[in-house]
Amino acid sequence: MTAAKTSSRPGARPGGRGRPSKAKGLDLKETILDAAEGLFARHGFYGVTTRQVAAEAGVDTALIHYYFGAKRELFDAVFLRRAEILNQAREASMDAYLRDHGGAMTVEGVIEAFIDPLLRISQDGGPGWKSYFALVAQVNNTPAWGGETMARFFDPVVHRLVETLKTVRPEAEYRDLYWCYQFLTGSMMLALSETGRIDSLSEGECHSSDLEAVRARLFSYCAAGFEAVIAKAGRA
Amino acid sequence: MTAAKTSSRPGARPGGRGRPSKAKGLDLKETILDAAEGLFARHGFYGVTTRQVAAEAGVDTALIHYYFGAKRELFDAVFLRRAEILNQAREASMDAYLRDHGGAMTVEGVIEAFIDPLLRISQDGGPGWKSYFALVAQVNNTPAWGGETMARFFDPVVHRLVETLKTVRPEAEYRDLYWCYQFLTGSMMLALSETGRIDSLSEGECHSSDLEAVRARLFSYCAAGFEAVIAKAGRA
DNA sequence: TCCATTTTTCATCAGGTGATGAAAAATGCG
DNA sequence: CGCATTTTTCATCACCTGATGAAAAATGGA
Repeated sequence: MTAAKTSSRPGARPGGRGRPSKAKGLDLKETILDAAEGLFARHGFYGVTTRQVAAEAGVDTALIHYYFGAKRELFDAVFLRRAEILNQAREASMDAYLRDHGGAMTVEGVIEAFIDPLLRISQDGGPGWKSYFALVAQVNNTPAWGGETMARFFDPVVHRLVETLKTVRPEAEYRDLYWCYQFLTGSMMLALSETGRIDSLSEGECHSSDLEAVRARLFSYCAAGFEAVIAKAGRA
Repeated sequence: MTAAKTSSRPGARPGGRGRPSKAKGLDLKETILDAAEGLFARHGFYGVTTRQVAAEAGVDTALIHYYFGAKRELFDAVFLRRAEILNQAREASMDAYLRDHGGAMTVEGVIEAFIDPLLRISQDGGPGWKSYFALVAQVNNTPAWGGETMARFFDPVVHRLVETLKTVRPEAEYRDLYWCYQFLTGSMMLALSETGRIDSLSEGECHSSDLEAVRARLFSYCAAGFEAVIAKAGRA
């Protein structure tokens, strides 16, 4: 018989049940969120079961419902946790750009201020962020309920981007700016989600994880795209 | 009692079981594929049950397994059905461009020859194609098994695009071309999947379904992006 | 120490999942 | 018609799903 058991009931775990300190309760919540984040990012909302999340977190299934309620609420908690941080980082980045280059703004500068915080966070923010971006990319491509979710969390900062660009290029039509943003966000999300597709496609020449390579190209790529579309509309 | 019943067994349907003509068998297979395509596009592979597909197609659940086997095989059949058509259309488009403008190719021309067939098919090919593109966009963002699926079906034509662009701009590095393709495909897939996000974001100014608006902007946007990245690499 | 509070575990529910085998019905060929 | 073949239906299996309520265990303040 196992000596570590604290109870005589068969099947009782030595790890112990009971009330941990408040700090450990928070850690456990975070552990569950981390596990859920990774699994949801890989397999999507419907591709993951609460039991898988519990197993990955090393926790009883019922504990997930105790802390988060229904499965969908758990997903929202995962999504929400980092969305706030993301928005703050972006707003701060655009604040800084306006402060430092408000007198001589360029399209590329504004776009860099909009995208770079995400690249930086993905590189330096810790491992959970890679999963999170893959998750957001997936939500972004979920027709059924992805659009409203994205809009609810990210519309404000996007509107700020468009308005700032309108300031830099007053002759540009909003139509063109919105379409160009659509193109930009498709490129950006695919780059951030690091699907590994470019690795096999380029036969080892490029790597999804090489966000420095993205940084060296994406800003000028998008900026040139914006300028071309605006110029073409002005000519027509 | 219902007079239409052809059998005395309780619960037997008047619609009739039995062996239809071979033509009807094919039609039924297509009906199932159509239903599966729409549902998978909306909710993803795990978000759809075989029973839902059967109900949508107006067919018994067991019939799906009779025709397609396991659920994943049904998904592959959905994916495969139009992938072939897509690749042929793209190859033909690039053949035509090479034939007509082989002497004076431009980056924008090559890109247009690569993207335009998809836009055209989505507009004129029938309603199933919209679902299909949403499906492909979703697979493209599925880390677990999306990459290999995309590679298996679409790598050849992408390599042809890259090689053709290398011919047009011999000074360009492959690295840059692959990264730019990554950006291009992110924009293109998001536009083709018509998520409706731009509709609410632009407050009615733009519409996802307006592929003519995409056509008017995406080619020059991407071409300018490629040129900018190539030029920047050449300068560095 | 003792007890109210909080956390964790256990057992279980009602319903849904993909899948299968056998029976039934429709078909076309001879 | 009679019959082999194919398609469609039915009934069901073994298992998994999200979720819940009650019991058990750990905790901290009195």
